[in-house]
Amino acid sequence: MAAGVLPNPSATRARILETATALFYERGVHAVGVNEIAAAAGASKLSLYRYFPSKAELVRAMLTEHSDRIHAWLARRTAAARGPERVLAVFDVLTEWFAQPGYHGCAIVNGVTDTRADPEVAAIARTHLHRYLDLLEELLADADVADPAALARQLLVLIEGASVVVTIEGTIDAGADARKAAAVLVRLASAGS
Amino acid sequence: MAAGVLPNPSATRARILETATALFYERGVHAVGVNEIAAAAGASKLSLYRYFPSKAELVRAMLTEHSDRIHAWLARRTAAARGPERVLAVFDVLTEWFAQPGYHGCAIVNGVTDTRADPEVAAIARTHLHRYLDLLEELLADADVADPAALARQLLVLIEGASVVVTIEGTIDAGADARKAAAVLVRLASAGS
DNA sequence: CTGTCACGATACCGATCGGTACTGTCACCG
DNA sequence: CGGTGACAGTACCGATCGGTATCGTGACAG
Repeated sequence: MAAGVLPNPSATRARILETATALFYERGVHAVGVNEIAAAAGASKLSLYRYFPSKAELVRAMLTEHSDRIHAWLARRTAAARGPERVLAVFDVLTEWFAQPGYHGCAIVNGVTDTRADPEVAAIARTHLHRYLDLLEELLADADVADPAALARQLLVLIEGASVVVTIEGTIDAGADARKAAAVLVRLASAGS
Repeated sequence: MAAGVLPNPSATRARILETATALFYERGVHAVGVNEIAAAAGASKLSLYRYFPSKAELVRAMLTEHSDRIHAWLARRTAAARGPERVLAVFDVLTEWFAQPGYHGCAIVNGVTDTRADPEVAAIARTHLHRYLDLLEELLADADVADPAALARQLLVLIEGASVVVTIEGTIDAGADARKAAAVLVRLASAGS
Protein backbone atom coordinates (compact mmCIF):
# COMPACT_ATOMS: atom_id res chain seq x y z
CA MET A 1 0.00 0.00 0.00
CA ALA A 2 0.99 3.64 -0.36
CA ALA A 3 2.06 3.99 3.27
CA GLY A 4 4.83 1.51 2.60
CA VAL A 5 6.99 4.07 0.85
CA LEU A 6 6.84 6.46 3.77
CA PRO A 7 9.55 6.33 6.42
CA ASN A 8 6.97 6.47 9.22
CA PRO A 9 3.67 4.64 9.02
CA SER A 10 0.91 7.09 9.78
CA ALA A 11 -1.44 6.74 12.69
CA THR A 12 -3.88 8.89 10.76
CA ARG A 13 -4.78 6.05 8.43
CA ALA A 14 -5.46 3.70 11.33
CA ARG A 15 -7.57 6.33 13.07
CA ILE A 16 -9.69 6.88 9.97
CA LEU A 17 -10.12 3.15 9.48
CA GLU A 18 -11.13 2.63 13.09
CA THR A 19 -13.65 5.47 12.99
CA ALA A 20 -15.10 4.26 9.69
CA THR A 21 -15.47 0.76 11.10
CA ALA A 22 -17.50 2.01 14.05
CA LEU A 23 -19.72 4.39 12.08
CA PHE A 24 -20.36 2.03 9.16
CA TYR A 25 -21.29 -0.76 11.55
CA GLU A 26 -23.55 1.44 13.64
CA ARG A 27 -25.55 3.10 10.88
CA GLY A 28 -24.65 1.43 7.60
CA VAL A 29 -22.36 2.30 4.71
CA HIS A 30 -24.91 4.39 2.82
CA ALA A 31 -26.06 6.34 5.87
CA VAL A 32 -22.58 7.62 6.79
CA GLY A 33 -20.77 10.13 4.61
CA VAL A 34 -17.06 10.67 4.20
CA ASN A 35 -17.39 14.14 5.72
CA GLU A 36 -18.66 12.67 8.96
CA ILE A 37 -15.98 9.98 9.05
CA ALA A 38 -13.18 12.49 8.58
CA ALA A 39 -14.64 14.84 11.18
CA ALA A 40 -15.18 12.06 13.74
CA ALA A 41 -11.64 10.78 13.16
CA GLY A 42 -10.22 14.27 13.69
CA ALA A 43 -8.90 14.21 10.15
CA SER A 44 -9.50 16.14 6.96
CA LYS A 45 -11.06 14.76 3.83
CA LEU A 46 -7.71 15.31 2.17
CA SER A 47 -6.12 12.81 4.55
CA LEU A 48 -8.93 10.33 4.03
CA TYR A 49 -8.49 10.44 0.27
CA ARG A 50 -4.72 10.24 0.62
CA TYR A 51 -4.96 6.78 2.16
CA PHE A 52 -8.13 5.53 0.49
CA PRO A 53 -8.78 6.25 -3.20
CA SER A 54 -12.55 6.22 -2.72
CA LYS A 55 -15.28 5.49 -0.21
CA ALA A 56 -15.71 2.04 -1.75
CA GLU A 57 -12.02 1.26 -1.14
CA LEU A 58 -12.36 2.45 2.43
CA VAL A 59 -15.26 0.04 2.90
CA ARG A 60 -13.25 -2.83 1.42
CA ALA A 61 -10.22 -2.07 3.60
CA MET A 62 -12.49 -1.87 6.63
CA LEU A 63 -14.12 -5.24 5.94
CA THR A 64 -10.83 -6.97 5.17
CA GLU A 65 -9.21 -5.73 8.36
CA HIS A 66 -12.32 -6.56 10.36
CA SER A 67 -12.41 -10.13 9.05
CA ASP A 68 -8.75 -10.56 9.96
CA ARG A 69 -9.40 -9.32 13.48
CA ILE A 70 -12.44 -11.54 14.05
CA HIS A 71 -10.69 -14.72 13.00
CA ALA A 72 -7.51 -13.94 14.92
CA TRP A 73 -9.65 -13.37 18.00
CA LEU A 74 -11.67 -16.54 17.38
CA ALA A 75 -8.56 -18.69 16.91
CA ARG A 76 -7.02 -17.29 20.09
CA ARG A 77 -10.16 -17.83 22.13
CA THR A 78 -10.62 -21.44 21.01
CA ALA A 79 -7.01 -22.48 21.46
CA ALA A 80 -7.40 -23.50 25.08
CA ALA A 81 -9.97 -26.33 24.99
CA ARG A 82 -9.46 -29.80 23.55
CA GLY A 83 -11.61 -32.48 21.94
CA PRO A 84 -15.34 -31.99 21.28
CA GLU A 85 -15.49 -29.17 23.84
CA ARG A 86 -13.22 -27.16 21.61
CA VAL A 87 -15.87 -27.01 18.89
CA LEU A 88 -18.54 -25.92 21.34
CA ALA A 89 -16.16 -23.25 22.64
CA VAL A 90 -16.69 -21.51 19.31
CA PHE A 91 -20.38 -21.16 20.11
CA ASP A 92 -19.61 -19.96 23.63
CA VAL A 93 -17.32 -17.26 22.29
CA LEU A 94 -19.90 -16.32 19.67
CA THR A 95 -22.67 -15.99 22.25
CA GLU A 96 -20.38 -13.81 24.30
CA TRP A 97 -19.83 -11.70 21.20
CA PHE A 98 -23.58 -11.41 20.56
CA ALA A 99 -24.04 -10.15 24.12
CA GLN A 100 -21.77 -7.17 23.58
CA PRO A 101 -23.70 -3.89 23.84
CA GLY A 102 -24.52 -2.46 20.43
CA TYR A 103 -24.22 -5.78 18.63
CA HIS A 104 -26.45 -5.90 15.61
CA GLY A 105 -25.16 -8.55 13.27
CA CYS A 106 -21.86 -9.53 11.72
CA ALA A 107 -20.22 -6.46 10.17
CA ILE A 108 -19.14 -8.50 7.16
CA VAL A 109 -22.64 -9.77 6.42
CA ASN A 110 -24.08 -6.29 6.95
CA GLY A 111 -21.43 -4.90 4.64
CA VAL A 112 -22.43 -7.29 1.89
CA THR A 113 -26.05 -6.20 2.23
CA ASP A 114 -25.04 -2.53 2.23
CA THR A 115 -22.92 -2.85 -0.92
CA ARG A 116 -24.87 -5.36 -2.98
CA ALA A 117 -23.23 -4.32 -6.24
CA ASP A 118 -19.58 -4.65 -5.18
CA PRO A 119 -18.10 -8.02 -6.23
CA GLU A 120 -14.91 -7.36 -4.25
CA VAL A 121 -16.91 -7.04 -1.04
CA ALA A 122 -18.67 -10.29 -1.93
CA ALA A 123 -15.27 -11.96 -2.32
CA ILE A 124 -14.16 -10.67 1.08
CA ALA A 125 -17.28 -12.16 2.62
CA ARG A 126 -16.74 -15.53 0.91
CA THR A 127 -13.21 -15.62 2.28
CA HIS A 128 -14.63 -14.74 5.68
CA LEU A 129 -16.98 -17.73 5.61
CA HIS A 130 -14.23 -19.97 4.28
CA ARG A 131 -12.09 -19.09 7.29
CA TYR A 132 -14.93 -20.16 9.54
CA LEU A 133 -15.04 -23.50 7.70
CA ASP A 134 -11.27 -23.94 8.04
CA LEU A 135 -11.39 -23.38 11.78
CA LEU A 136 -14.41 -25.63 12.27
CA GLU A 137 -12.89 -28.42 10.19
CA GLU A 138 -9.70 -28.26 12.21
CA LEU A 139 -11.59 -28.41 15.50
CA LEU A 140 -13.86 -31.20 14.26
CA ALA A 141 -10.90 -33.24 13.03
CA ASP A 142 -9.42 -32.75 16.47
CA ALA A 143 -12.65 -34.18 17.91
CA ASP A 144 -12.41 -37.23 15.63
CA VAL A 145 -15.77 -36.87 13.96
CA ALA A 146 -16.60 -38.93 10.90
CA ASP A 147 -16.90 -36.23 8.22
CA PRO A 148 -15.41 -32.94 9.46
CA ALA A 149 -16.06 -31.00 6.25
CA ALA A 150 -19.76 -31.89 6.08
CA LEU A 151 -20.38 -31.15 9.75
CA ALA A 152 -18.39 -27.91 9.54
CA ARG A 153 -20.80 -26.65 6.87
CA GLN A 154 -23.77 -27.41 9.12
CA LEU A 155 -22.18 -25.60 12.04
CA LEU A 156 -21.42 -22.62 9.82
CA VAL A 157 -25.12 -22.38 9.01
CA LEU A 158 -25.86 -22.42 12.75
CA ILE A 159 -23.31 -19.67 13.40
CA GLU A 160 -24.62 -17.29 10.74
CA GLY A 161 -28.22 -18.08 11.62
CA ALA A 162 -27.66 -17.36 15.30
CA SER A 163 -26.14 -13.98 14.43
CA VAL A 164 -29.16 -13.01 12.35
CA VAL A 165 -31.78 -14.24 14.83
CA VAL A 166 -29.99 -12.56 17.73
CA THR A 167 -29.94 -9.29 15.82
CA ILE A 168 -33.62 -9.35 14.89
CA GLU A 169 -34.95 -10.69 18.18
CA GLY A 170 -32.80 -8.41 20.29
CA THR A 171 -31.85 -11.22 22.66
CA ILE A 172 -28.95 -13.69 22.73
CA ASP A 173 -31.26 -16.72 23.06
CA ALA A 174 -30.45 -17.87 19.54
CA GLY A 175 -26.80 -18.22 20.53
CA ALA A 176 -27.74 -20.82 23.13
CA ASP A 177 -30.11 -22.50 20.66
CA ALA A 178 -27.33 -22.82 18.10
CA ARG A 179 -24.99 -24.22 20.74
CA LYS A 180 -27.53 -26.87 21.75
CA ALA A 181 -28.09 -27.91 18.16
CA ALA A 182 -24.32 -28.01 17.57
CA ALA A 183 -23.80 -30.13 20.66
CA VAL A 184 -26.30 -32.70 19.42
CA LEU A 185 -24.80 -32.81 15.93
CA VAL A 186 -21.20 -33.09 17.19
CA ARG A 187 -22.05 -35.74 19.79
CA LEU A 188 -23.85 -37.84 17.22
CA ALA A 189 -20.98 -37.52 14.73
CA SER A 190 -18.46 -38.50 17.42
CA ALA A 191 -20.46 -41.52 18.58
CA GLY A 192 -20.90 -42.68 15.01
CA SER A 193 -17.17 -42.99 14.39
CA MET B 1 -45.84 2.34 -21.59
CA ALA B 2 -48.61 4.74 -20.63
CA ALA B 3 -50.59 3.94 -23.75
CA GLY B 4 -54.19 2.96 -23.13
CA VAL B 5 -53.88 2.18 -19.46
CA LEU B 6 -57.09 2.82 -17.59
CA PRO B 7 -56.65 4.63 -14.29
CA ASN B 8 -57.63 2.34 -11.45
CA PRO B 9 -57.17 3.72 -7.94
CA SER B 10 -56.09 0.53 -6.20
CA ALA B 11 -54.08 -0.72 -9.16
CA THR B 12 -51.76 2.28 -9.06
CA ARG B 13 -50.88 1.69 -5.42
CA ALA B 14 -50.27 -2.00 -6.03
CA ARG B 15 -48.11 -1.23 -9.05
CA ILE B 16 -45.95 1.18 -7.04
CA LEU B 17 -45.63 -1.32 -4.19
CA GLU B 18 -44.67 -4.13 -6.53
CA THR B 19 -42.07 -2.01 -8.29
CA ALA B 20 -40.64 -0.78 -5.00
CA THR B 21 -40.40 -4.35 -3.72
CA ALA B 22 -38.37 -5.44 -6.74
CA LEU B 23 -36.04 -2.41 -6.79
CA PHE B 24 -35.46 -2.28 -3.04
CA TYR B 25 -34.66 -5.98 -2.98
CA GLU B 26 -32.34 -5.79 -5.95
CA ARG B 27 -30.26 -2.78 -4.98
CA GLY B 28 -31.17 -1.82 -1.40
CA VAL B 29 -33.40 0.82 0.16
CA HIS B 30 -30.75 3.54 0.22
CA ALA B 31 -29.57 2.95 -3.33
CA VAL B 32 -33.02 3.42 -4.93
CA GLY B 33 -34.72 6.80 -4.99
CA VAL B 34 -38.42 7.59 -5.09
CA ASN B 35 -37.98 9.18 -8.52
CA GLU B 36 -36.78 5.90 -9.95
CA ILE B 37 -39.56 3.91 -8.28
CA ALA B 38 -42.27 6.19 -9.62
CA ALA B 39 -40.76 6.18 -13.11
CA ALA B 40 -40.34 2.40 -13.18
CA ALA B 41 -43.91 1.93 -11.96
CA GLY B 42 -45.22 4.23 -14.69
CA ALA B 43 -46.52 6.58 -12.03
CA SER B 44 -45.79 10.13 -10.92
CA LYS B 45 -44.24 11.10 -7.61
CA LEU B 46 -47.55 12.72 -6.79
CA SER B 47 -49.25 9.32 -6.97
CA LEU B 48 -46.54 7.71 -4.88
CA TYR B 49 -46.93 10.30 -2.14
CA ARG B 50 -50.72 10.04 -2.33
CA TYR B 51 -50.61 6.41 -1.22
CA PHE B 52 -47.47 6.48 0.93
CA PRO B 53 -46.75 9.43 3.26
CA SER B 54 -43.00 8.97 2.96
CA LYS B 55 -40.32 6.68 1.60
CA ALA B 56 -39.99 5.10 5.05
CA GLU B 57 -43.70 4.24 5.06
CA LEU B 58 -43.36 2.75 1.60
CA VAL B 59 -40.55 0.55 2.88
CA ARG B 60 -42.65 -0.56 5.87
CA ALA B 61 -45.67 -1.34 3.70
CA MET B 62 -43.43 -3.27 1.32
CA LEU B 63 -41.89 -5.38 4.09
CA THR B 64 -45.24 -6.06 5.76
CA GLU B 65 -46.85 -7.20 2.54
CA HIS B 66 -43.78 -9.25 1.64
CA SER B 67 -43.80 -11.05 4.98
CA ASP B 68 -47.47 -11.88 4.53
CA ARG B 69 -46.83 -13.29 1.09
CA ILE B 70 -43.87 -15.41 2.17
CA HIS B 71 -45.72 -17.04 5.05
CA ALA B 72 -48.88 -17.62 3.04
CA TRP B 73 -46.76 -19.30 0.39
CA LEU B 74 -44.84 -21.33 2.98
CA ALA B 75 -48.01 -22.53 4.71
CA ARG B 76 -49.55 -23.54 1.41
CA ARG B 77 -46.45 -25.42 0.26
CA THR B 78 -46.10 -27.38 3.50
CA ALA B 79 -49.76 -28.31 3.82
CA ALA B 80 -49.44 -31.49 1.78
CA ALA B 81 -46.97 -33.64 3.76
CA ARG B 82 -47.59 -35.28 7.14
CA GLY B 83 -45.50 -36.26 10.15
CA PRO B 84 -41.75 -35.60 10.34
CA GLU B 85 -41.51 -35.22 6.57
CA ARG B 86 -43.70 -32.15 6.87
CA VAL B 87 -41.03 -30.32 8.85
CA LEU B 88 -38.36 -31.21 6.34
CA ALA B 89 -40.66 -30.01 3.56
CA VAL B 90 -40.03 -26.51 4.91
CA PHE B 91 -36.34 -26.90 4.12
CA ASP B 92 -37.12 -28.32 0.69
CA VAL B 93 -39.30 -25.34 -0.12
CA LEU B 94 -36.66 -22.97 1.24
CA THR B 95 -33.91 -24.53 -0.87
CA GLU B 96 -36.15 -24.19 -3.87
CA TRP B 97 -36.59 -20.53 -2.95
CA PHE B 98 -32.81 -20.02 -2.64
CA ALA B 99 -32.36 -21.44 -6.12
CA GLN B 100 -34.54 -18.79 -7.73
CA PRO B 101 -32.50 -16.56 -10.06
CA GLY B 102 -31.60 -13.27 -8.45
CA TYR B 103 -31.98 -14.54 -4.91
CA HIS B 104 -29.70 -12.70 -2.54
CA GLY B 105 -31.06 -13.08 0.96
CA CYS B 106 -34.37 -12.69 2.73
CA ALA B 107 -35.88 -9.32 1.82
CA ILE B 108 -37.01 -8.82 5.41
CA VAL B 109 -33.55 -9.39 6.85
CA ASN B 110 -31.99 -7.18 4.18
CA GLY B 111 -34.57 -4.52 4.95
CA VAL B 112 -33.62 -4.52 8.61
CA THR B 113 -29.98 -4.05 7.67
CA ASP B 114 -30.85 -1.26 5.25
CA THR B 115 -32.94 0.64 7.78
CA ARG B 116 -31.06 0.06 11.03
CA ALA B 117 -32.62 3.06 12.74
CA ASP B 118 -36.29 2.23 12.14
CA PRO B 119 -37.88 0.45 15.13
CA GLU B 120 -41.07 -0.27 13.16
CA VAL B 121 -39.09 -2.21 10.58
CA ALA B 122 -37.42 -4.10 13.40
CA ALA B 123 -40.88 -4.99 14.76
CA ILE B 124 -41.98 -6.24 11.33
CA ALA B 125 -38.92 -8.47 11.22
CA ARG B 126 -39.56 -9.85 14.71
CA THR B 127 -43.11 -10.72 13.70
CA HIS B 128 -41.70 -12.36 10.59
CA LEU B 129 -39.45 -14.62 12.66
CA HIS B 130 -42.25 -15.33 15.10
CA ARG B 131 -44.40 -16.59 12.24
CA TYR B 132 -41.62 -18.99 11.30
CA LEU B 133 -41.60 -20.25 14.89
CA ASP B 134 -45.38 -20.69 14.89
CA LEU B 135 -45.29 -22.75 11.71
CA LEU B 136 -42.35 -24.86 12.88
CA GLU B 137 -43.93 -25.52 16.27
CA GLU B 138 -47.14 -26.64 14.60
CA LEU B 139 -45.30 -28.99 12.26
CA LEU B 140 -43.11 -30.35 15.07
CA ALA B 141 -46.12 -30.95 17.31
CA ASP B 142 -47.63 -32.82 14.40
CA ALA B 143 -44.47 -34.94 14.30
CA ASP B 144 -44.77 -35.72 18.03
CA VAL B 145 -41.37 -34.43 19.10
CA ALA B 146 -40.57 -33.96 22.78
CA ASP B 147 -40.18 -30.17 22.97
CA PRO B 148 -41.57 -28.51 19.83
CA ALA B 149 -40.82 -24.95 20.98
CA ALA B 150 -37.14 -25.60 21.72
CA LEU B 151 -36.56 -27.52 18.50
CA ALA B 152 -38.43 -24.89 16.49
CA ARG B 153 -35.95 -22.26 17.67
CA GLN B 154 -33.02 -24.41 16.54
CA LEU B 155 -34.59 -24.97 13.13
CA LEU B 156 -35.23 -21.22 12.81
CA VAL B 157 -31.51 -20.63 13.30
CA LEU B 158 -30.83 -23.16 10.54
CA ILE B 159 -33.29 -21.45 8.19
CA GLU B 160 -31.87 -17.96 8.63
CA GLY B 161 -28.31 -19.25 8.54
CA ALA B 162 -28.90 -21.12 5.31
CA SER B 163 -30.29 -17.97 3.71
CA VAL B 164 -27.21 -15.96 4.66
CA VAL B 165 -24.67 -18.61 3.64
CA VAL B 166 -26.43 -19.23 0.33
CA THR B 167 -26.36 -15.51 -0.40
CA ILE B 168 -22.67 -15.06 0.38
CA GLU B 169 -21.41 -18.29 -1.18
CA GLY B 170 -23.51 -17.91 -4.30
CA THR B 171 -24.58 -21.56 -4.22
CA ILE B 172 -27.55 -23.36 -2.68
CA ASP B 173 -25.36 -25.91 -0.89
CA ALA B 174 -26.17 -24.41 2.50
CA GLY B 175 -29.85 -25.21 1.94
CA ALA B 176 -29.02 -28.91 1.74
CA ASP B 177 -26.67 -28.61 4.72
CA ALA B 178 -29.43 -27.05 6.81
CA ARG B 179 -31.86 -29.77 5.74
CA LYS B 180 -29.41 -32.51 6.77
CA ALA B 181 -28.86 -30.93 10.16
CA ALA B 182 -32.60 -30.47 10.62
CA ALA B 183 -33.25 -34.10 9.70
CA VAL B 184 -30.81 -35.28 12.37
CA LEU B 185 -32.27 -32.99 15.02
CA VAL B 186 -35.88 -33.93 14.24
CA ARG B 187 -35.16 -37.66 14.05
CA LEU B 188 -33.38 -37.58 17.40
CA ALA B 189 -36.20 -35.60 19.01
CA SER B 190 -38.78 -38.01 17.63
CA ALA B 191 -36.92 -41.10 18.81
CA GLY B 192 -36.48 -39.61 22.26
CA SER B 193 -40.22 -39.31 22.89
C1' DC C 1 -71.36 21.14 -21.96
C1' DT C 2 -69.22 21.70 -17.41
C1' DG C 3 -67.29 20.38 -13.17
C1' DT C 4 -64.58 17.06 -10.78
C1' DC C 5 -61.12 13.85 -9.95
C1' DA C 6 -57.17 10.90 -10.53
C1' DC C 7 -53.37 10.92 -12.96
C1' DG C 8 -48.54 11.70 -15.54
C1' DA C 9 -45.20 15.00 -16.43
C1' DT C 10 -42.27 18.57 -15.06
C1' DA C 11 -40.03 22.01 -12.51
C1' DC C 12 -38.43 23.14 -8.30
C1' DC C 13 -36.78 23.29 -3.26
C1' DG C 14 -33.12 22.83 0.42
C1' DA C 15 -30.02 19.46 1.92
C1' DT C 16 -26.54 16.25 1.39
C1' DC C 17 -23.75 13.23 -1.22
C1' DG C 18 -18.67 11.78 -2.99
C1' DG C 19 -14.78 14.01 -4.46
C1' DT C 20 -11.36 18.10 -5.51
C1' DA C 21 -8.75 22.37 -4.73
C1' DC C 22 -6.71 25.68 -1.89
C1' DT C 23 -4.87 27.79 2.29
C1' DG C 24 -2.53 28.06 6.59
C1' DT C 25 0.04 25.74 10.19
C1' DC C 26 2.60 22.78 12.39
C1' DA C 27 6.95 19.44 13.04
C1' DC C 28 11.06 17.93 11.48
C1' DC C 29 15.67 18.13 9.02
C1' DG C 30 19.51 19.99 6.37
C1' DC D 1 17.94 29.39 9.39
C1' DG D 2 15.02 28.06 5.27
C1' DG D 3 12.83 24.05 3.03
C1' DT D 4 9.80 20.17 2.93
C1' DG D 5 5.87 17.48 3.69
C1' DA D 6 1.95 15.84 6.39
C1' DC D 7 -1.79 17.70 8.24
C1' DA D 8 -6.63 20.25 9.55
C1' DG D 9 -9.91 23.43 7.94
C1' DT D 10 -12.78 25.18 4.52
C1' DA D 11 -14.79 26.42 0.35
C1' DC D 12 -16.43 24.49 -3.58
C1' DC D 13 -18.11 21.30 -7.50
C1' DG D 14 -21.86 18.63 -10.03
C1' DA D 15 -25.13 15.25 -8.96
C1' DT D 16 -28.74 13.32 -6.51
C1' DC D 17 -31.57 12.87 -2.59
C1' DG D 18 -36.69 13.15 -0.36
C1' DG D 19 -40.47 15.90 -0.79
C1' DT D 20 -43.69 19.77 -2.72
C1' DA D 21 -46.16 22.62 -6.11
C1' DT D 22 -48.07 23.48 -10.66
C1' DC D 23 -49.98 22.34 -14.99
C1' DG D 24 -52.32 19.72 -18.66
C1' DT D 25 -55.14 15.79 -19.87
C1' DG D 26 -58.54 12.21 -20.24
C1' DA D 27 -62.57 9.80 -18.04
C1' DC D 28 -66.80 10.13 -16.09
C1' DA D 29 -71.18 12.38 -13.62
C1' DG D 30 -74.70 15.70 -13.73
